[in-house]
Amino acid sequence: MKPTTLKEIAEILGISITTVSKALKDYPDVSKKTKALVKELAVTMNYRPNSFAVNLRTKESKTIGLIIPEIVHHFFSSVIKGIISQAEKKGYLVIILQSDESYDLEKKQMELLLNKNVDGLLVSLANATADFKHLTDFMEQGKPLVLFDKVAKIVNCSKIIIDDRKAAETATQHLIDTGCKRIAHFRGPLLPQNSIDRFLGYRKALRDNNMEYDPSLVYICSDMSYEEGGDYAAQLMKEHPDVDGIFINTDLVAIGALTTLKKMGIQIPEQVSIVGFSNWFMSQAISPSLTTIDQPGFAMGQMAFKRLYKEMLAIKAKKPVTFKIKTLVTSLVKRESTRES
Amino acid sequence: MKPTTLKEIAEILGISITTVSKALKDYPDVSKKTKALVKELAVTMNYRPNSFAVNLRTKESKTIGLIIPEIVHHFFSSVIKGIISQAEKKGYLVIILQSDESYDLEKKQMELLLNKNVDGLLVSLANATADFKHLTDFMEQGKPLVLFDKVAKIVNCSKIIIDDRKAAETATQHLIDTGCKRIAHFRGPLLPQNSIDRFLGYRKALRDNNMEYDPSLVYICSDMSYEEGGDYAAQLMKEHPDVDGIFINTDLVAIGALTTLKKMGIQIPEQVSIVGFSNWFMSQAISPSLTTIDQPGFAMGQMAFKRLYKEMLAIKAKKPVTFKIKTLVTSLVKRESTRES
DNA sequence: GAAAGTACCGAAAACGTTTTCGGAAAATTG
DNA sequence: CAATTTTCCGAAAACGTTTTCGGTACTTTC
Repeated sequence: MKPTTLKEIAEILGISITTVSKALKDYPDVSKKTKALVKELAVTMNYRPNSFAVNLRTKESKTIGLIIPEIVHHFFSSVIKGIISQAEKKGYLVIILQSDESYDLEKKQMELLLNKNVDGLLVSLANATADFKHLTDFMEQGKPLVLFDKVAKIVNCSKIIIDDRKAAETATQHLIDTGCKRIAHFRGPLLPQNSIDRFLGYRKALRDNNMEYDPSLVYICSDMSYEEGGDYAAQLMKEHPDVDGIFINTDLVAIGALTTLKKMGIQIPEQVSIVGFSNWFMSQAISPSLTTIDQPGFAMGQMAFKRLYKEMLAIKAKKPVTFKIKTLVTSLVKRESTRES
Repeated sequence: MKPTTLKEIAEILGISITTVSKALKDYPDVSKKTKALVKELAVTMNYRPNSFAVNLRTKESKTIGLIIPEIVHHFFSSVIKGIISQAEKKGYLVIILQSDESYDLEKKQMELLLNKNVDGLLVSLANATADFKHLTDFMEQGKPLVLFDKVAKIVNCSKIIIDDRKAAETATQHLIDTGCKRIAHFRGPLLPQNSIDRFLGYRKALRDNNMEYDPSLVYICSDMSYEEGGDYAAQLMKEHPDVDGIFINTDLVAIGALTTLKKMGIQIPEQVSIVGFSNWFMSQAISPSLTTIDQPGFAMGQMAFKRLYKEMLAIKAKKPVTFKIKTLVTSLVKRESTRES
């Protein structure tokens, strides 16, 4: 019941704690004989180092924090999986907290993680986050921070992102290439960089093709829900019956829109084409299946940890850390919700 | 950069470390004056207790472990969210590890968590787990373990489950009530209790309605994937064209089957009715929408932590812990993949 | 056979906190 | 004013580990 300590092993063997500790860690100044003795007794007594004491001594927790806006989400759960798989390989464990898209919560969660003495932090920003002092504060503690997916350009740290603007441009261009003449956009909230970038990509594609950019065709989603997609789709058809294509910020909203349009008897993609964003699992199972942008969540999680790990090593070795911005490639996945080109 | 310690505060104020510590924790034997002084300096110096030292002293990590078979899964991510939300309220953080349905990995992850000195453990068993020594070993360390969703009847600990058997019976009965005469079942792997129970519920419903139980109508899924659902659906139609209803172990497989059947030109629910299990988000968005059993993941996560918390408190207070088995209610969600009754 | 080197071991400090216990000073009591 | 109580503070131990620094004892070298 009580865990074994170095002291107990030392007493049984009649040697010092120091020697036991060194034997277990294969120090060169311990004889093979005592090493063997110690190691054997350690396994029979089921010795495991007290992590609290090790942490205190080494000032490391071998733990990192992860803050994401929402756990129940295909993209983010893929990211989580990527992070955990990579972290485990390097002997790190991951503590996950959720910001619920709230700035205050995000700040509070960071405080918690700081108190827990995590060795590093991975964050995807909340939609509501417009102030970044909590991020710089964290870095001032001498601990690395890596932002991913929803990042702040202004914050000086490493980032793992996709080129949202270019991806959105590709998505919109695909609508244009398949014959759409009047294209609407359901965008995300105003603050987050990626919803801004996706909007900019949409607008750029229109302009590059000499198509009129009409602000009344842009609908701003607030909670990015399935229901919201349906509501805006209905509203759009009422206000702009001439629309024949929609580029939608995220698959969940797109599927809501698609479902509602189908119920309204609108032919997809013949009357209205739809392109989503993210390529959740669901978009291939829906009917018609959804053309979308593939966003590599698992790889993003892996990259984010790898980058954090490098910076943790650098800090430990007291070397200067350089910040890197890694952009992952996305791809257009053509399916049934858009026409053949 | 260097964090403030009690010692530093003590030296500046010219008092002892003891008094500083006690002042911050509002011990009654410290004067109001010194308390105020200490607290003020603590905030201006941005003092935060070194968690490593606190852990070592109190022998608590205020952290729990969570092991699940797969993170990228609607049900499990809901559970995670429920656990984290509840844990945070009580000041606990959660470390998540994944077993990938492998027994060896599950065991290894438990070892890791044990080494990290988590205060308690929440586990949903891997499909491959047939031996439970690692679970009892963990409990012998004097730390509480709560099993949820995929549990082992034989292990003596608290469990949060649903009545899989009854739910499956309800699902099958619904197929019968809506006129199905020959009902197939796509079951999960052989080992896990819940896939056994769902199978038993299916069989019981048939027997109670004097319908023949035909083992050749039961297909065993191994990886429970979307593709597997499609493959078995095609195979089923070839081998048993007379089947007019399928009860499927989980929504993902059900949606695979449903999609394939649709492509084969089979009318759902007119020719073949389908009932799934879990009620992921997706099942309402698909067309036809999927009749399924609602499995309350978020609530299950909350309950699991609450139970674990109670046992952690009991152990801390050196009181005897009693094990409880809590069964959450499920409900049949009728949608378009089954006929009107 | 003395000097130098090597192999092995342990004392002790340190990490930062919590908590027990005793004691000094001040306030209260009769 | 002596005796008692109350108020406030601090010394010290403890949690279990890691690592530096010396110090023996033994071996090698010329």
